Amino acid sequence: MARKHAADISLRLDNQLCFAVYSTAHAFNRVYKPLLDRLGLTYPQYLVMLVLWERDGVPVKGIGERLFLDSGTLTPLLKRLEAAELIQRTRSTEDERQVLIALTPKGEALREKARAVPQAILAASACSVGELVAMKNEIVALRDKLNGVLGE
Amino acid sequence: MARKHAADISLRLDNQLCFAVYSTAHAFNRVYKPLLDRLGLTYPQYLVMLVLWERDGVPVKGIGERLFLDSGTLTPLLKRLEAAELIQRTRSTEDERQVLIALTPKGEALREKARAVPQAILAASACSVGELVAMKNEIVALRDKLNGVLGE
DNA sequence: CACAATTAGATTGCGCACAATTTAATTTAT
DNA sequence: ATAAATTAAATTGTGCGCAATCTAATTGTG
Repeated sequence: MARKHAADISLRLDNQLCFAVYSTAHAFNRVYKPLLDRLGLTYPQYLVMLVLWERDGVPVKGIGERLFLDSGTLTPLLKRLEAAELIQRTRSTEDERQVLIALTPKGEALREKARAVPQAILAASACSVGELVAMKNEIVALRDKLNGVLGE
Repeated sequence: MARKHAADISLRLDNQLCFAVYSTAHAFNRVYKPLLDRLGLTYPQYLVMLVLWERDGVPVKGIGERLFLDSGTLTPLLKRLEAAELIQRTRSTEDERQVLIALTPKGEALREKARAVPQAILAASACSVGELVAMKNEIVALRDKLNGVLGE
């Protein structure tokens, strides 16, 4: 009886943190959507652009390591960004296995428009910068612990 | 110059919290995967089962409100759970627009197997229960603020 | 040098997630 | 009581996210 009840609480508690993260990710996505629509980007596409705005000419693998995504996700996404003329995909001559991703002028220019996004998100979060940074650090620490478990 | 630099920091900062949440959700998913494979469930299916284990005979809408999901996501997911004989979908006689979701004996029984999941997750998180609860509360508060913005 | 192992990316298939639309049932306002 | 508005699910189409598999290039080893 007590055992069963305890197990139920445990099932719920477990649910809470992961579900909290999962549902917050979706909530974020919904807030981002109208902002990113103006840029013609999805959220994962926006992430790729952020990586490229920081450093250009990166191989697919490099982007994947930053974003925790593999080629199964990135290849079609990058093809869409290429079709939108925001990036260019070129085989590396140095190592022909690699495909290097470079920004086009259009992709570079989009950065200016993107500057409006963070401000809107900050406002929507209704938190101070300090709070957001603190929360970010906690969540990243949790993420790294979880990813650590996966590497055994 | 200073303006451009500040904007870059801002772009990065924005990236951080949302990306932290986004990437942590995926990290969680990867940790859950082998555990849920044993139950024959995906993570969203597991969430639906958690809702049903708490309360049975709920309409699709009710599940959607708990999980922030709509019928576009739930209808096919529930059909898969029905095909797996974990749930039963029946039109409500009271209100024929609604489809009520009830656990089958098999779905009810799966709850016992599911009890192993939370413990494994707790261990993988390498955090104390207190830390997890605190983080959960912060994240839920953020989620609710974000969702609040969406309702204007 | 040759051959096995590794690596980068592409491809296929499945299951979300969500916008937009459709259908049918119920509620409300007239 | 009937028409209009609302509501619940289902459906369609697009884009991730990831496992599994495949191809081609590179690296490591004997």
